[in-house]
Amino acid sequence: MNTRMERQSTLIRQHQIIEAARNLITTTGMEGVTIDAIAEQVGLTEGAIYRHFASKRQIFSLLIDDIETNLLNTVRNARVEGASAMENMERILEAHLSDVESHRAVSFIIITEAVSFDGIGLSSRVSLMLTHYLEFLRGVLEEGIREGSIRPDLDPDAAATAFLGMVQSTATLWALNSYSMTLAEQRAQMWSIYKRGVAS
Amino acid sequence: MNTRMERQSTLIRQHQIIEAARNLITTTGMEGVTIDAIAEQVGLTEGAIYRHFASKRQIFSLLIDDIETNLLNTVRNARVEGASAMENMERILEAHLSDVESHRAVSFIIITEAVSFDGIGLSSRVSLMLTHYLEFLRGVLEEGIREGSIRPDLDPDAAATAFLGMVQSTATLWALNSYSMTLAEQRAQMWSIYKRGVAS
DNA sequence: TTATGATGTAAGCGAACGCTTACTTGCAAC
DNA sequence: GTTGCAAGTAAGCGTTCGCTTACATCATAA
Repeated sequence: MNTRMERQSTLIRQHQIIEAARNLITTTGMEGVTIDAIAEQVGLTEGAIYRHFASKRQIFSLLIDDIETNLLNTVRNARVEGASAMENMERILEAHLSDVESHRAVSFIIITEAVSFDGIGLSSRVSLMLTHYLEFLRGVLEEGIREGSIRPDLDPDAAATAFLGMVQSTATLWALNSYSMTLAEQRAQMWSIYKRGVAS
Repeated sequence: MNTRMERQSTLIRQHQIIEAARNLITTTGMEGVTIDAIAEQVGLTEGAIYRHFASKRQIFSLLIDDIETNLLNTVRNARVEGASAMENMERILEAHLSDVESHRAVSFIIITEAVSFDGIGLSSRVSLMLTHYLEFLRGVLEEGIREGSIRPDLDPDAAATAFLGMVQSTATLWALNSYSMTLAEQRAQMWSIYKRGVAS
């Protein structure tokens, strides 16, 4: 990548490496994420990668940390104090789908499913990330029930899962369509369904 | 598997092989589906597998055919002539989730792995399966619009995608929870949300 | 200046995997 | 009963991949 070879600290390299992994996931799929491919994208050799990470699994682990932080920040920032819970849910949907569309959360969806079945212990880590995400959604929904904008007989658990499902299926179809369509209109239509489903 | 070795026809072996593949996906994840593992489960050696399939990809191809046939049959049978579209949608949700529960979500693992792993033509094949499924849902929803039980301003595309998402997220969380919970109650809560979302 | 630790390379090890090859065994038609 | 083909095995080929090793080089602090 750089014409001139420059030595960098582990901190910087670690960041470059997980960024390369994230990029590779969206461009070539999970299959294409090899140490060699990562090294090439960063502009190093395989061996150098192991100066900064002990294993491939550790790379994914840090990537998931990064994805979780990014995702939770995104949706938390979308929630504003003064707004109603319903307004907040709509903002969250928009923020999350924008995140998906900007390719930053594509790895969220992909890792959520792909990594969770790949044998090693990453599945519990991914499960934890989803738990945090669903907990956050539940908090917003419960606030809506208290303030009256959401129907009191709603099951917040199911509503949070359904919300996740909307994002998930949209992202899945979008990925299978080679990221060609725009998610904005789909989002509006989705929201009109979800809104009626949970509003009081 | 069998104590005595018996020669079997290709037709029978093909069926045993995709059954072994399906089984391996649920127990070990996509990563664990190797020709060797399949052969062992059928009670053969690796070489024998290639008497009945030309490639691993062909095995998955036939498995997806089987999954699609099974899924479409399931949801089509859930739709009854006399019932309203809303009743039919509820039946379809129940049928699909029962299918997920009995097959331990194999189809969705395939879908998400196709998105992320692929390599070769698997992704377009899976995309086609989803298209057929969504087309079917759209048909039911449009019938509901015509008969008046579903609101006329509903976007059938978005509604079908949202429906898929409900099943998808439920299956994902269920798999991450090691298939421990029962999907019946979750289904009822989900339906009450979706029903309000699409009903007129 | 020098020595020391962190960063880098080149080469290759060992295991796994998809698939092939050379050969054997059983079944069934003539 | 022989012949011919389908179904099976054992062995291994070629590649890929995660990771290690032996060695080089730069940065900096004593």
